[in-house]
Amino acid sequence: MRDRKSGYGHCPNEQGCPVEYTLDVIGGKWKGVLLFHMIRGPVRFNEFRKICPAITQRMLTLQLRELEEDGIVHREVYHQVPPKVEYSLTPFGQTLVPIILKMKEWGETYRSKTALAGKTE
Amino acid sequence: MRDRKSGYGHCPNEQGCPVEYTLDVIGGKWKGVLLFHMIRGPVRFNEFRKICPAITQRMLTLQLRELEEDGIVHREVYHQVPPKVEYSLTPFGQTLVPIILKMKEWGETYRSKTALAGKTE
DNA sequence: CTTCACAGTATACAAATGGATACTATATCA
DNA sequence: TGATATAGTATCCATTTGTATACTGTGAAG
Repeated sequence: MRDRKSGYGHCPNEQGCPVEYTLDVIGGKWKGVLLFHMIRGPVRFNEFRKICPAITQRMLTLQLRELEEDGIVHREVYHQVPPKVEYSLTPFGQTLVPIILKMKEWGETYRSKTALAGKTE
Repeated sequence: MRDRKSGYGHCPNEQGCPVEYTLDVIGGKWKGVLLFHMIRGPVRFNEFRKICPAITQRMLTLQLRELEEDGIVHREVYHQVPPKVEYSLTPFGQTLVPIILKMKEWGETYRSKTALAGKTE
């Protein structure tokens, strides 16, 4: 699984869709959110769980592993008991920060508006 | 289905995650790409199919419908034979353009690098 | 001896997504 | 009469993604 997912390779357009490529990296359901919280600095596994209770342990692990594979996050294991694992952005991951911040801005601006518009259903 | 998807409501944090909110709107597998192509102007159904052959007719319809529901795209039907339907960004959809362009920039910059690094597996 | 914290795995299952194929409508073309 | 083009639906099935729950290991606290 996770072979650069679907789209990218299929696009015969040599330019590909740069947007498609980007979404391939940060498009996972939770990745943007995880990256967002790592902007402030390293985050522990259970910290993520507190910040985003909606994400399950399994999904958290899977999404972090994918980000790690893609060189976006660094996983630092402290050999203690109880264990401690910190996730942080790699320098490569830092390059995504502008996108995440744009998303944050947009979300902040329009969340309230659509909430008022009752777009829940 | 499509009840503002998962996360957002679950987050007890009153601020919510603005990033999560944004991803809820543009996080669909193809949405970013579709939006990207609409920046240039209205796009017809089959034009999307040519630009992104990897997306199936069914998924294209579903994703466009969701974007329509969210007020991001406008669907203009021309009552002709053969039919003609054009999809374009609404003013609200236009507000997403900066995010999409950031994604485009990032994709253009880093696509080649990871391609060279052979990150396919 | 049991419980706790932490960071996970393992398993089973449900839901979303993707894919293949067939089908619809209708005016025009040959 | 039948094919063509467009923009879809409908159906079925496979794959992927997500959820829920239980379980693991370890050292310290009670």
